Amino acid sequence: MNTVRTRIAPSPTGQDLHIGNAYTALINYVFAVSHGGQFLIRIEDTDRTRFVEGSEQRILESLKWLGITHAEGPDVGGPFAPYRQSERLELYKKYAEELVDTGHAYYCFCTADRLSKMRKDQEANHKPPMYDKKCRANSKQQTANSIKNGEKYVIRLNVPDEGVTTFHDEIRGDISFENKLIDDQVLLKSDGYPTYHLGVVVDDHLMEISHIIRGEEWISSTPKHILLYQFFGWTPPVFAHMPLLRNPDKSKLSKRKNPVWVGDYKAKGFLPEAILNYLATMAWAHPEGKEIFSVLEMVRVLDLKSIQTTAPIFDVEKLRWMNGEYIRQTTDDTLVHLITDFLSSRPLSRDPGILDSRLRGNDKKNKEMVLKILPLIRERMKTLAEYGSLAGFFFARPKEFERPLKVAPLKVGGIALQSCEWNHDAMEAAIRLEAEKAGMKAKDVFMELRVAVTGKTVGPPLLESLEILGKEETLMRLSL
RNA sequence: GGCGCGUUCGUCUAUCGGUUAGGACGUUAGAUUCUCAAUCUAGCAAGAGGGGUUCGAUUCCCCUACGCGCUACCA
Repeated sequence: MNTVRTRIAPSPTGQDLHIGNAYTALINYVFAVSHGGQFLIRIEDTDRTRFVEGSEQRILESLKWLGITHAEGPDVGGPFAPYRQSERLELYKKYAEELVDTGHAYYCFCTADRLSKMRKDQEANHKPPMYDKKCRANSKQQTANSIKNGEKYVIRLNVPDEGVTTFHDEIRGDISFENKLIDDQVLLKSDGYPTYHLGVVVDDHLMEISHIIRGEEWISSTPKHILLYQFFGWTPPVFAHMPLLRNPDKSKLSKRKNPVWVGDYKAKGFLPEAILNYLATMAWAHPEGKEIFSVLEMVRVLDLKSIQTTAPIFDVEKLRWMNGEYIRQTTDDTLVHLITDFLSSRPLSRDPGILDSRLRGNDKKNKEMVLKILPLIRERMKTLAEYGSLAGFFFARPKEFERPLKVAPLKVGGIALQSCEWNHDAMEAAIRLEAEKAGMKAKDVFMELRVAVTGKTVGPPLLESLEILGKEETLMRLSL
C-alpha cells in the first residue's frame, strides 16, 4: 500500500515523445526509483480525432533510447493491464454510470450547436464560458426517454454549486478553487470514450498510482479530479505539478518555435545522457551545485519539494555545451559506436559538402579509422552531427575550398613535406626550416597546407591529421 | 474577460531574515597555440514596482504591473 508508483500518461497525438513529456517522465522515473517504487506508462488514446498512427511506438522507443525504463506499460504488460485506455472503455462507462446513480453526474443531450451558441452568448456578455447545467434539470423519465429514442448523450460531472475545492501540491502548497467556477466537465463522450478527466482518475486509482507528477497545465483541472476522487470515495494520490518548459519567448514549449521531439535531438547528435542531465537542471539544482551528474546520482538526491515553481526556458546553447562535456567524457570505443551508428542512421542528403558515403561505413575498417581520428576531434565536437564537417576530409578530398589557395606558402610546405619523414616532429621541423629559408612565417605555411588538404581554415591539428592521412594522399592533395 | 500559477544576471540556478547576492551556460579580454576547439585566468551582468512586518528584507504578508497556463464531447 505504501509503495511509490508513478506514471506518465502520454497521448499518441504527436510524431514522437515531446521533450516536455521526457522531462516529466524523468522526474517520475527518478522519484519512483529513489523510493524503491515503480514507474509505469499508460497510453491515453481517448481522442480519436487527433490519433497519430505509430506515435505510441515512437514514444516508447524514445523513452527507451533515453534510458527511462518502465515496469509496466502497453508493451510489457503488468498486473493492471491493459495499459491503453482505448482497451478499457467498459470500465469508464461503468464508473461514469455509477456516478450518475449516486447523483454526482448526469446525462446531457445538448447538441454541439446549442453549446457553441451558448458559449458565444456568454462571451458576448463577458461571462465565463461554462455549461449552463440545462440537462441537470432533466427528470429521470425524460432522460430515460431520450436514451431510448437513441439521442446522443454525454455524461457530465455534477459539480456542487457552492463550496471550495482545495488540494495540496507537493511543490506549490495548497491551491483552492471555488466550486461555482468549475465547469460541469464532460466525463464520458458521446462516442463512448472517456475524457482525460475521467480516464485519468479511474486509471490512477485502479493502477494504484501514489504520486501524480505532471505538468503545470493540469493545475486548473485538478479540482475536477479531486471531486471525482471524493465522489468515488477514493483517496487521492499526492499531486505535484511541474513547471512548464518554455520557448525563448516564454510561451509554452511548442514545435512551431523549437524542436520539441526527442527524435529531433537524437537526429541533431545529442546524447541521451546529456539530454537527461540538462532536463534535470530545469527548475531544479543539484544540492552540491554540480552541473554534470547522472540519473543515478539524481536518484540519490532528488527531493520533490526542492523543485522550483518558475517555468524555465529551454536553452539549446547550454544543452550543446553539456553534450560536448558528455562527448569528452565518453570512452573511445563507445564514441566510435555512437558516431558510426549516428552516421549510418542519418539521411545522406543532410550531410553537406565533402562528406560522402565513404564516411558512413559501419565496418571494422572504418571503425578503426574513426578511432584514430577521435583524439583530434573529440574536444571540438558538441554534437555527433559535427563529426562530418570536422573529419570529412579524412575520407574524401575537398570538393571546394573556403578561399583561394596562396601558391607561394603552399609550395614551401610541399617542399618541406616531400622529403621528410612522416611523423609529427619531423614534419614540423621541416616546415619551420623551409619557411625560414623562404623568409615566410611558419604560421602561414601551416595555414596554406591546411586549406589545401582540408579545404577549410579551421579544423583538427594539421600535423596529426597528416600523419593519419598518409604521405601519399597528402602530397596528392598538395599538387592539385 | 474569469480563474489559477509565477517573477534573482541575457539563460539555468544558489541563498534555513543579517552574504562584497554565489555557481553554470553564453559573452568580453588575456594566457596557450599551426587554425579552431579544449584548458586556465580575469571581467561584465540580477532581487519587477509600491506598501507593510522586522533592529534588519531577495527571503514573510498585501497591492500593482508583467509573464505564463487553463477556460473543448483535446490531452
